[in-house]
Amino acid sequence: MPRYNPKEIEPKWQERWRMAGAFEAQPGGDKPKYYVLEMFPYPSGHIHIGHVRNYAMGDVVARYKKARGFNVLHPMGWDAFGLPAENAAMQTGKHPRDWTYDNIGAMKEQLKKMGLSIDWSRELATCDPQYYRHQQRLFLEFWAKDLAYRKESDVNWDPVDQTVLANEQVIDGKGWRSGAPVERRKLSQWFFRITDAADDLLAALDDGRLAGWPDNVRLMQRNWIGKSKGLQMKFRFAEGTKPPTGFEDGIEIFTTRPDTLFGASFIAVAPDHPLASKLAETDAELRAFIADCQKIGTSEEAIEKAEKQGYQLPFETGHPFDDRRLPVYVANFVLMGYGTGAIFGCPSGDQRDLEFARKYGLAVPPVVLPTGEDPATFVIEDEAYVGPGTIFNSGFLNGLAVDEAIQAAINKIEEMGLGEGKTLFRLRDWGLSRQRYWGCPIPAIHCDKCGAVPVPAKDLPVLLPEVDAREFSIPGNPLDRHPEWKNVDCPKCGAAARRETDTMDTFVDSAWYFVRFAAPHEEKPVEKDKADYWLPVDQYIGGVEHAILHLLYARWFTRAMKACGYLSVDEPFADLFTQGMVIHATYRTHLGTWVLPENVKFFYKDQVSEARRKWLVDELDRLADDHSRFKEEYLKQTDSTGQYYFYDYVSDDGKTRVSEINSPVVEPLSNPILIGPIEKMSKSKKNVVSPERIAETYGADAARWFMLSDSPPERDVEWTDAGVEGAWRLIGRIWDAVSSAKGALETFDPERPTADADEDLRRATHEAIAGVTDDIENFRFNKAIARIYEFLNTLRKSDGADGWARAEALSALARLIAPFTPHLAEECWETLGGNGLVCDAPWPAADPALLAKDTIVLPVQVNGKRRAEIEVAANADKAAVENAALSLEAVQRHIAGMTVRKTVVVPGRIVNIVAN
RNA sequence: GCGGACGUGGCGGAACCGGUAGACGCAACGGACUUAAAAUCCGUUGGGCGAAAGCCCGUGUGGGUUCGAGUCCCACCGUCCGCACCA
Repeated sequence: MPRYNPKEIEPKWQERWRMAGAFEAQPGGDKPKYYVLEMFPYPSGHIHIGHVRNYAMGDVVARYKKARGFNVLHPMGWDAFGLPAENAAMQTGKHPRDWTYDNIGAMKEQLKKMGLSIDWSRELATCDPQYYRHQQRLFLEFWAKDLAYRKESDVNWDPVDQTVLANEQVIDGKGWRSGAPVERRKLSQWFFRITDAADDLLAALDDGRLAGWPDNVRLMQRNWIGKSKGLQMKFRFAEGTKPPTGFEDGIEIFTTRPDTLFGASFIAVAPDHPLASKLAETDAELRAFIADCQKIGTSEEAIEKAEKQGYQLPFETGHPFDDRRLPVYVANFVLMGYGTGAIFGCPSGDQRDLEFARKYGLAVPPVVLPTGEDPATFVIEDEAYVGPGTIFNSGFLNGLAVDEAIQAAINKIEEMGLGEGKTLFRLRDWGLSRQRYWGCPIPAIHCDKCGAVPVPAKDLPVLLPEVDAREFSIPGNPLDRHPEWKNVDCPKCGAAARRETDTMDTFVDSAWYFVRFAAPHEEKPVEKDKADYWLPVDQYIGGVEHAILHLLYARWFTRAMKACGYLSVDEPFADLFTQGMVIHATYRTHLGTWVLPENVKFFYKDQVSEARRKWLVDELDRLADDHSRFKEEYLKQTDSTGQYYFYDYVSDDGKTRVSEINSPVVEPLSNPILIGPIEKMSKSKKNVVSPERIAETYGADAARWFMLSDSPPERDVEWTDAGVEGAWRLIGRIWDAVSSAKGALETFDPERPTADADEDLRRATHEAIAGVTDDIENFRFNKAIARIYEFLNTLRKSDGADGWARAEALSALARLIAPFTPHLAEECWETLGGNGLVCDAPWPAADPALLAKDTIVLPVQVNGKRRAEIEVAANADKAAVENAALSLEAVQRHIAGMTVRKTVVVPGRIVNIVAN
C-alpha cells in the first residue's frame, strides 16, 4: 500500500478543480446564495501561518455551504496600497508597484498551494487602476452628495519626512520613522462625513441588523461611536468681570449631568481653548502653563500619573440658577477635542473635578443623595458619588431622581435661553488625506479662482504618474514635486491649477472591496443587480484587530454607496467571526537577539553528552562575567515536562554545524538560548514558522487540519511541531482505512442497507454526521475535528462490521473531512469509487432513526454522589427507573440504615436518591 | 479608572438549558514490530489509599442557592482584551 504523498496528490487535485472551474460563482439559479469572505491580505511577500488559519476557516465554511446546496461566492484579493511598499522602495530601490506586484505573484502561488476553494476569476488588487478608478468615481459622487468635504484640521506633521502622521505613528511625541518631534499643523484635508451616520451606525448594533456579530466587537464599536446625551449651555460672566474681547457672551460648556448644576464650583477650559489662546497673548505665565500641558504625552501612563493642574483666569462667571460666582481655570484635564472644550466642575459628582477642587481648595457641595443616606451626615471624602439617588441642596431640582432632574434642568436652561439639550458623539469624521505616493489619487483639482474642483468623469482615472524609485528616499510626497502631473488646467475656468497631491487612506480601499467582488469586471463600481444578489456578505472572517476602524468604515461606505444607488443593503456583513492569532514561543541569546524556532535544538537533561555539558557549563561561566542574570535564568529553565534542560541554536548564517544529541563536542558550535514568552508571531521576534516549509514536509491538508484542531477558532492557538505531526498521523490513518477499501462505493447503494448491516457502526456514522454538521454550523471546528477522530477510531475498530455499513461509513468520512482536508478527501473519494469530485458531492445526511437509542445508561446517585449505573429502556417510565435504581446492590449498600426521603428521576439524564 | 471576557490534568482543550468532569489531540510511560533507529500499531495515563472490589479528594479562593454546581448568585484573587482625563 503506497504511503500518502501530499506533494504529488495536492497539486493534482488543485489542477483538477481549476480545470473543472469548480469554484467559479455565477449569480442566479435556484440555489440560495452564500457569500463567504476572509479579510483580504496585504501583499507583504509571504503568507504566514496566521493567513493559513484565517483562510482555512473560510474555506471550511465555503466548502461546507457548497455541499449543503448553496450557491457560494468565495473570492480573494489584495489590499495592495500602503506605506510598506514605499519603505521597501527606500530600502531596495524597487518601485512600489513592482515590489507589490512581485509580492502578489509570490503570495498567490503560496495561497494556491493551500487548496482553497476560491473563485480566482474575481481576483482584484486595490492598486490596480481598474479598481481605483471606480473608487475615484465613488469619491466624486460622495463629494457631490456632500458625503465628502474638505476642511482645515489639525494634523501631526513630521517636519523631517514632510508628511502627516497618523496618531499611531507618533511615539512619545516623535515621528516613528524620523524621530523628529512632531508638530501640530493646520492643513486642508479631505473628510468623509461619517458622523452624520453615527446614529444609524449605532442603532444597527442593537436592533438586530448585526445579530451575527460577536458582542465584544459590537461593544467596541459602540464605545468608539460614543454617544452621550446632555446639555450644551452658556455660563454668563459675573457682574464686574471683564472678559476679553470676542468672548463677552460667556463660556459654552457641555455636560451629561445638568442635574448636578447646583453642585458647580468652578469652570474650566482646555489649554488649547480659544479663550486660553487669546489670554495667553498677553500673559506669559499662562503661555508657559499651556506649553507645559502640551508637553505631557498622550500615553496611558502619562495620563494616569498627570496631576490635575489649573491656571486661574482673572474673571468669574455667574451661575444660571443662583447668585454664586464661579472661578474660571485653564485645566490640563479638559480636552479641546470633545464637546466645547469647556466644562463646569461639579466636584461631588466627578472624580476629576473632585481632585481638582481638593487641590485648589474649592467647595465640594454634594447634590446627589444616595438612597438610604442621611442628608445631614452625607459628605464626599475621597471619592465622588456618581451613582443614582435623589437630588438635594439644589433649589427647584430637590427631591427629583437623577433622570428626572436631568430633564428638568435641560427644560429650565432652554426656557432661560442659555442652551439646549444636545447629543454628542465621540466619533469624528474620517480624515482620508495622506501625503503619500502609493495610494489612490484623490480626483480633485485646486484652482485659485474656483477652489477645489472635481476631476470630470471623462478624465478618470487619475493615474499615478511614473516616478523613479529613488524618489522615495527623498522626504515628502513625490506627487507634490512632479510638475507635469501636478500642474493642470482648471476643468471649470481653464486657468492654471494644481492637482490634489494627497492620496486616499488605504482604509478607503478596503471599505468596499467586498462590493466590487460581486461584479469585478463591470464598467462602474458595481452592477446593482449583482450587488443585490450577492450582498450582504453572509460570513466575514478576520482578525479582531480590525474590530473598530475597518469594520466601521466598511459599514459607513455601504450606507454611502446605498445613498448613491449602488446597493440595497446598509449593513455589509451579516455574520462576523473574529479568529484568534497564531502564537509561538520566542527564543533569544544572551545578547538579546532573537532566534528562529527552526534553528533551536532541544537537549534532554540526561541525554546530553558529558563533553557538551561541560562545554555548556564553561560557556555559561564565560557569559556569566557579563550576563549573570542570563546564566541564572538559563539554568532554571525546563520545558513544561521538566525534561529539557539545555538548549542551543544554530546561527542564521548556516555556517555553524548542527550538533547532534550525544555527539562529542570538539569545539563550541552554538550558543545557549533562553526561551521567552509565547507571543504573536512577528518577524521582529523571529518566532515565525514558514507555511511553505510545513507544506513541503506535511502538505497543506496537515497544516489546515492542525490550525483548526485543538483550540477554539476565536482563541489564540500555539503553533507546535508536535501538533502538525499529529495532523500528519491522522492523514496517514485515514488513508490506511480508505486504501484498504478500494472501490467500496462502486457497488454501494446508500438506499438499501443489507439485512446484516452493523447497527453500532451505522450509529457511529450518523452520530458523526450530525455532530460535525452541528459543529461547523456553530464555528466549533476544534470539536468537529475531535468528532472525526472519534468516528475514525470507531471505524478502525469495527473489523467485524459488514461491507455495507463500512461503505456507508467511508462514504460519510470522505465527505466529512472534505472541508478540512480537501485534497485527501478527493483522493479518498476517487479511491473509494465515489461519483465525480467530492467538492461537488452533497453533504451527508444523518438519519434521525439511527440516532435514537432503544436503551440508555443512566448514572445513579445517592445523595448527589455517583454510585452506580443502570441500563434502562429509553422510554421507561419514572417509576420503573426508580424501582430498578433502588434495587441495585451498590445503591442498597449506600442507603443501608437510612430512610429514602426522595427520589429524583430526570428522564434520559440521571437518577438521584436522597436518603438520611 | 471604565467596559468586557476568562480561570478545568503535564499541555491545548471537551462537558448543550444545572444532571456520569476531563471527549479529542499532544506529551509521557509500558508493550509489539525491527539487527537497530525512525515510522507504525496496541495499551496505560487527574491526585491519594488499596492486591482487588472499592473508597476519599478534585474545575482559582471563600461563602450561598439546589436532590444535584465547572455551569447560577455574592465576595475576593489572578490573567487577557478594548477604551481611556469623553465632562
